[in-house]
Amino acid sequence: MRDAEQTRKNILEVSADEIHKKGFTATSLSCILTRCEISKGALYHHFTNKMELGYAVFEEVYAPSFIALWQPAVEAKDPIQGLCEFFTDMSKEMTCDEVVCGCPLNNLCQEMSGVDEGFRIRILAMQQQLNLLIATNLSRVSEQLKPDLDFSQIAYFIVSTFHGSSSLSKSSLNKELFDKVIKELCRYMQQLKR
Amino acid sequence: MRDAEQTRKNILEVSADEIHKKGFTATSLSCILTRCEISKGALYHHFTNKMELGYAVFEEVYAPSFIALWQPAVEAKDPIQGLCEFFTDMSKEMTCDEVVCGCPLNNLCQEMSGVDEGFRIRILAMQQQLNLLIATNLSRVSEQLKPDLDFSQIAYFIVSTFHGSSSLSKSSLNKELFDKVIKELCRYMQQLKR
DNA sequence: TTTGCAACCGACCCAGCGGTCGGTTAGAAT
DNA sequence: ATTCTAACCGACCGCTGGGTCGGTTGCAAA
Repeated sequence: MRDAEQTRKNILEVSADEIHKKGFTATSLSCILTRCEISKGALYHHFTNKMELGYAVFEEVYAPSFIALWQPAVEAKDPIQGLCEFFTDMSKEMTCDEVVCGCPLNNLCQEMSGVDEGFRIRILAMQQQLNLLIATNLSRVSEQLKPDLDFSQIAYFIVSTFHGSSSLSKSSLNKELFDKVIKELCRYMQQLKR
Repeated sequence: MRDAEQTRKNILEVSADEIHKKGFTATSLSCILTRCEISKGALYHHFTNKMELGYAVFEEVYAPSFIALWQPAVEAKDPIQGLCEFFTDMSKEMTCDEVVCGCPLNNLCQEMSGVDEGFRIRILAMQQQLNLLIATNLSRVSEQLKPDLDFSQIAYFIVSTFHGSSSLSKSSLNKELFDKVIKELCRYMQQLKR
């Protein structure tokens, strides 16, 4: 039986995986077709072109899982503790390959922000949403933190460091550097408390 | 008059610029040829293939300027002050385009580390060299810093944050976020002092 | 003046890419 | 049983990429 919805979903998931591993440009449609065991006609029945496929992957795969990943950590009773555990769990449980692969959002940001406006806008919106999420939850417990902190600035700082660390790991092919930076990041975050 | 050395140098510089702006894969030889006003034969007379051209750009353009950029900052009497001024000067003097363009080394790391071993090794060596440079200069003034600090860890942290911040800026097309993260980075570094 | 070679030229090749389109098929509706 | 259409097929197209190669040219040494 033919199930259009299932076909579409499968294309999205395979594409998400390929784009995560190879980047958007380096991901070829033929590779996706092979893995999905469908024809080019099927793909173009569901998506108008490669760009639109990329946008759909972003909106329907990356964005939801991105929020689902950060939200619980930052909405914990103690967001700083939540983030520390979030990061350290990550460096414990992730395989080397996963670390080296990096965050899909950050990868796309690096590759596509300067090339395609559609990607840029979506990525920007996602970053702003994440920043707001972290900043508001920090201000939620501001009485436990040192005075005169700029929560938005701190939120951007945390995310920058996190993304920078996975970038760093790509050349060393192991988690060591990632772990080191995460450790220092946790030390930094704990220092925010009064 | 034909000047082989000049031709080669010109190719390297134009390539370095193109690769910095578009990335290695997206940089086409034909574009380089047009800008250099030479033929494909000339290019392949000086470089065996695109990869080798990329390696040459890395070793003869990026690496030297990279060291020349960081070394003075970190070898100042007070390396923490030196780095703070280095970063703040950067966010002051750089144009939006330059910020958005990012660090050539970090860009290549993101794009090529997982794809080509030759690039990976060169980038890794560069990162280790930079880390050593920062760490040894921090330990040089360790008596002015808080006790029990891991200088290598801190050095990786600083570089991660810096690279992460320029990555962040790519989607917003302005320096605002870059400035914010740099401000917080300086605040963090000053806190290292006793 | 001749010779020799590094420096350079550019037409050509092939592989792979994203994208098109006329045709086929499954299965629900009538 | 027939009809209709969403779902899917795959041969084909144009284009651009990196790379090749036989030929040309400038210049310096002999």
